[in-house]
Amino acid sequence: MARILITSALPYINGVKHLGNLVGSQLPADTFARFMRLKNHEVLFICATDEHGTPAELAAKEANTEINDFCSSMWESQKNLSDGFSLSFDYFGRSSSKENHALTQNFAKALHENNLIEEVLEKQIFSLTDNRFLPDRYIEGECPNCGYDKARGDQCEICTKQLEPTDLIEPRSAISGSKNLEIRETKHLYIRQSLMREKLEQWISKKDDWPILTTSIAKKWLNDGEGLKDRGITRDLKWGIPVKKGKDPWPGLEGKVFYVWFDAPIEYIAATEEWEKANDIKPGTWETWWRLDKGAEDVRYFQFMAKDNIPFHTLSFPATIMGSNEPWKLVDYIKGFNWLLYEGGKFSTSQGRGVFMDQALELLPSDYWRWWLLSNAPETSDSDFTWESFQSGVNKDLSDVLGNFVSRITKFTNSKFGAEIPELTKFDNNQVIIVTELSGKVSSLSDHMNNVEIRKACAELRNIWTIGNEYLQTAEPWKIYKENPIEAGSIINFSFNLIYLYSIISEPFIPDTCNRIIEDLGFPKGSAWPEDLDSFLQTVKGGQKFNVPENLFQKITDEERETFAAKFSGS
RNA sequence: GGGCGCGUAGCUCAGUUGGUUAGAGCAGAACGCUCAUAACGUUUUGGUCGCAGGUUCGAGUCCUGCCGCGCCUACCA
Repeated sequence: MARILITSALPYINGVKHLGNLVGSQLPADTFARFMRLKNHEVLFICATDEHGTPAELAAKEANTEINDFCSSMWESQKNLSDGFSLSFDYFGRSSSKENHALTQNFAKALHENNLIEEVLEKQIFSLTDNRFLPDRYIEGECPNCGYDKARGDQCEICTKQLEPTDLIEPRSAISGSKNLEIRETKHLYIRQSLMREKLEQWISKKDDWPILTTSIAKKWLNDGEGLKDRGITRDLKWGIPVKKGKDPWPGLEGKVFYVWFDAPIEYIAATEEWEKANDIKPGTWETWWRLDKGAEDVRYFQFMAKDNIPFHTLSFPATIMGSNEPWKLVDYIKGFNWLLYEGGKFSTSQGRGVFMDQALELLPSDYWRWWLLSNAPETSDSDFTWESFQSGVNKDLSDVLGNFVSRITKFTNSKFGAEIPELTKFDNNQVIIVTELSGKVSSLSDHMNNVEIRKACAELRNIWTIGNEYLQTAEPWKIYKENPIEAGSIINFSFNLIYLYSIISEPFIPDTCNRIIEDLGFPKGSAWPEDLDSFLQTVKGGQKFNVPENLFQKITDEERETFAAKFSGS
């Protein structure tokens, strides 16, 4: 038994997330967490909302609510949606928690004491109309390069030229449109990552088992241009964690807050504290997960995220941890994902293009989405959600292969023997062959999960489901029954045990369905991952009553598919 | 511009340190079964592994060049 710490990238607070966000971090993290729990490891699975920053402030303003209320209600909504998708977080926290305030301020203090914080006086654009400093991308104007009139202060979308806000012709606020802007001096804190370049590079160079995507992004940042650059970790905002040295004020930076990308990863740690308090767990337990001097030596820590988050998790957050010179736990494995596309293009919140988490659950149960998303996870490259692929994946894999297997057995049994599982009277050669075949595949499934290879795991799981149908075809209980009902019953008993096996090993992928099978068929609850199939496949005994379940999965018809496709195509 | 990744059957992809006849799912075809959501099973059609060179006894796999596609390039989070 090992101790496994798992964090999923924090979803940003400003709205409902789409399927791409889901498959890029939370969903595979959940599957991994569930698998590790089945393997009887001690698992702590943490997530939270990422609540700070300009977009949240503006979204709250848009909704005409106080930022606090806005975040609370969005947190509630995101929490409900993660429950809807059966994401098994041990705790779903908030980056605005008081625990995160304290930790973030302490990290800043430690970095400062280690001479890794620099105060930089810089010039920023201030909008008098909006009465706030504007981040570069919130300034619009004409591109000096190509003349596009909605170029942003960081980059022109049309000609892709990198810009400074001051390069723009006729700059205006993207929030109000006001041209009443001025350049003001403002002091900010920078983390001196450049000083930690060697250390980070050494650390990353040892991670040869990480996905190429993850290490190549990290190495690019380490070696690009003059190497790793220092990074501003404060902003001129109201909403956020006030800049302090621990509990003490930070002279010259009054009224400023830490940048979300400084405080968001720290929330992984803070959320663990929140978890401890919320569940009345023995004080100090959170530190056994995060402090090497307090028991975290044996923890293996996995992070899940989409590729946009990789630089922060491979460089900035490790720099914060290493730079603190305190014995915090560093990540052991970073699983990075590419993007999920929607019908060949990007998901778009503003254009309503693609399927969002709330809409998905209104259409179909979560397992349908989970299965397709996991079996098509964008691991090696971007992958594409199409309704055709979704329909085919759900109908073939879930309905025809798994659902129909359960259906044919339960219905046959019910009609011949009644709603009671018959006895296993002999373990014949057919069954021995199946056990051998399954043992290999279940252990391969397990290997794929240990390697965090989600697509391969799904493909293997599907193979395992298929074996059930192959077995029935070979054993032909419907034929045997006519001559020898007892022997047919024995075949049926074994088949029920196959369903039992499936309900356990498929749980990380389609938990709701698996729980339903266990419930309906009266299987023992709380089983661990089967290590010895020979004995495991004799777990379900004869005499057990069961309810014939309705079909586990409804097929998606062509008409439905077309309706869905039209509905979500965007404006 | 630079960096990274990808290019394998009609489609989506897997191919471990180079080693016989290149695999899976879907789609197509034939046959079988009739317990089942017309579901399932078996067999089968289909590939000069992007192109051109090179290394090697042997290259989908390694090297060089080229072509095509995608992603990233630091103030969105």
